[in-house]
Amino acid sequence: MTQPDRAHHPEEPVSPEVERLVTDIIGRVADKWTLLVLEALEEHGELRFTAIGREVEGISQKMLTQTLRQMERDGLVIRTVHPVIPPKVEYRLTEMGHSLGYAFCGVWGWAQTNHAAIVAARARFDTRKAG
Amino acid sequence: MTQPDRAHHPEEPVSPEVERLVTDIIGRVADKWTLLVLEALEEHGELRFTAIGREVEGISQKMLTQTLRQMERDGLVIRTVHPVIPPKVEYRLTEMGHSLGYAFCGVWGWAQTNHAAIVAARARFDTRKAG
DNA sequence: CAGCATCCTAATAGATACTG
DNA sequence: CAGTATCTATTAGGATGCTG
Repeated sequence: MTQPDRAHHPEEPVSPEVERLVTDIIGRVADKWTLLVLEALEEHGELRFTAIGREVEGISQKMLTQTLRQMERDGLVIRTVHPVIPPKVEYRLTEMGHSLGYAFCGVWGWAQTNHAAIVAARARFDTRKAG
Repeated sequence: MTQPDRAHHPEEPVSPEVERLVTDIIGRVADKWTLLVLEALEEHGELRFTAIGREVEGISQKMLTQTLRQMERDGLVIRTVHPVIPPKVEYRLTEMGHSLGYAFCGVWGWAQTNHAAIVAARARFDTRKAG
């Protein structure tokens, strides 16, 4: 593992436009539903529309469609339509989709190890404000 | 039945509640402005309110306040008020804040190496839909 | 300087109904 | 089954004005 004592930017400095693009991409991709869909596809390999909906608890069909469409547009998933009746559409991650899941390991691990501390910090903050 | 062969979850399986909490935390923390503020503080160490606003180009004062307040509540930043006139308030990352920046290295790197591919994928998707 | 309060608009998300 | 379309409720966010 690299230990950059500074900078979570291991690479060289980038132009402001790229910087903004990169930040926007992260903001888009770090969306709650995208994360959960990514996780489901990472775990099961290939899933149909309804199956993803079952895996991602609480997602509305609208958000599922929207999320999948966005991920497809960004090149994170492949959408395969089987021309049968009833329709069968399967989704799987692209290489880039998989690499995103891998890249998120760090953040996922961070949230898992720190969620209790965060909840505690929130409680402290709230009582400090209230009391 | 679930065996994450490549798992972006290095840790053991967690309860659904924790899973949801963790996902919510990521969604919160991966917010565009939070990321940029994190970056600014990571780079400069300690900054005043207005200085952060200058670093984070395009942020409104309302969103800056809101973002900093949220980060403070979550235990990511320390807010130090110097009782002088005019007021001087300084912000710096906590240990947990720093570790978040470090955890994001992977995602940041992913976005930097893949942003061109994403833009290309979007273009392909859009022309496929239009043409 | 570092904010809070207020108003207002635009983007989002959910629920529901319908279709090839 | 895998969506689309539509309506509504909530939220996010910007602009502006004021204050210790």
